[in-house]
Amino acid sequence: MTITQSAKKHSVFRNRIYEVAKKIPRGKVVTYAQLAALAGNPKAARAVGTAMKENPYMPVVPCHRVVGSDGSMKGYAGEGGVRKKVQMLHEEGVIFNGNRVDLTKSQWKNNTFF
DNA sequence: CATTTGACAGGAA
DNA sequence: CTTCCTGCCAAAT
Repeated sequence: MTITQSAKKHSVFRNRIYEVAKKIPRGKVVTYAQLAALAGNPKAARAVGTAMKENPYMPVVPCHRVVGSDGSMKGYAGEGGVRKKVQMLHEEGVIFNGNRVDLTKSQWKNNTFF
């Protein structure tokens, strides 16, 4: 098993992170901190990064829609790395400002969340 | 239980 | 704008 505990049982936090990540709409992005906050831990941005890297739900969880607080790419464990990540986002209609995502226009505003 | 590590964030120089 | 440093968290060893 390459993944932490294999795609079976996950910690509550991680599970939430994946659940929220799955809801990210196409063409929009969220920051690690934002995702962490939605998951219940506003300070666990770092942990979110780890969770994304391990991402056991590759096809289900759009981990490429998670960017840095400034809209910059921090990494992508998938094929093609960050390069591919940028391309995918661009394909989805995410607005880029140079090498970073224009959060002003492409950051996901999550209102209906519980 | 103690340490180390990493796809983070924010502030200071 | 780039670099460095500090704080925070979960997971792995």
